[in-house]
Amino acid sequence: MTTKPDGEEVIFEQPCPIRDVLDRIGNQWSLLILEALAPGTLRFNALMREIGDISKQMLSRTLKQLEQDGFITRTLYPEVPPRVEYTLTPLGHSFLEPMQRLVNWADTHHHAIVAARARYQAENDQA
Amino acid sequence: MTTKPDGEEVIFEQPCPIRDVLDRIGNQWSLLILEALAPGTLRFNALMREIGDISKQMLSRTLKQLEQDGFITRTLYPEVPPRVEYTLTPLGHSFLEPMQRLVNWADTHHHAIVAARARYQAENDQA
DNA sequence: CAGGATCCTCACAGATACTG
DNA sequence: CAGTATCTGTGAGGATCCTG
Repeated sequence: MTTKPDGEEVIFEQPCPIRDVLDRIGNQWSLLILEALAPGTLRFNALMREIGDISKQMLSRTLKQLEQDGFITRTLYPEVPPRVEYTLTPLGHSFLEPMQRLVNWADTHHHAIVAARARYQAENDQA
Repeated sequence: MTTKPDGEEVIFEQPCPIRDVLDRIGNQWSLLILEALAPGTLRFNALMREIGDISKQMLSRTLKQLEQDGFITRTLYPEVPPRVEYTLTPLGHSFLEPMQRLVNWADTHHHAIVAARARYQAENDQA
């Protein structure tokens, strides 16, 4: 997907913005980070505690991605010990709105999904 | 994550509905399938053509997942050659609404993300 | 036509250890 | 405190072949 058969580099790999965006923010870590930052600025370790079961590396990587994509800003205070604060950008905030709708949907319909799974299971158990 | 240290089975693995839901529908294939089915019923190969670059296996797997979770229904017509139709359930339809918001957001802000990436790149190239 | 079974691989994510 | 470097496994996903 990154190179054509003839080896020529492909510049525009994302003809579809939806895929592009989903590739970045489609994973739970990105979402959870953005949610964690919704109330306000947080430091690195504070984020770790907030999310709970994310490794330092994944947090670091995902934060960098989010920064690259313009969802958050990273502010380094050159103190000792160092302090780094992460904040949502306007873009990040604007993303939260449609995201919140999805989260609400998930909350509302979660039971229906669980029920559907149980039903499916039951139907296939009596085989 | 599937078993506790002592080997006891963990029944409730998803204390957080958001994670649970996102795990299922967070991948691009699920989304693209749901989008493809939004206008109406489609058959297996029609779905393949619609989505474009999905393998039979992934399509098959993802469809089964979506069926299990109650997003779509699978209808087999016992003909020769066989015909299978996939349709959104009410649950699947209801999901499309918040999803559409997200897609719209992606469309609207895609350029901003691309710009942010370019800016980030530029800043780090002059190192 | 609509998939199941099988094999493969490579990119993502975890753990650990080191650094400014 | 806030990361990076390295190493390793795990499993998502592709390719191919086979079947009802």
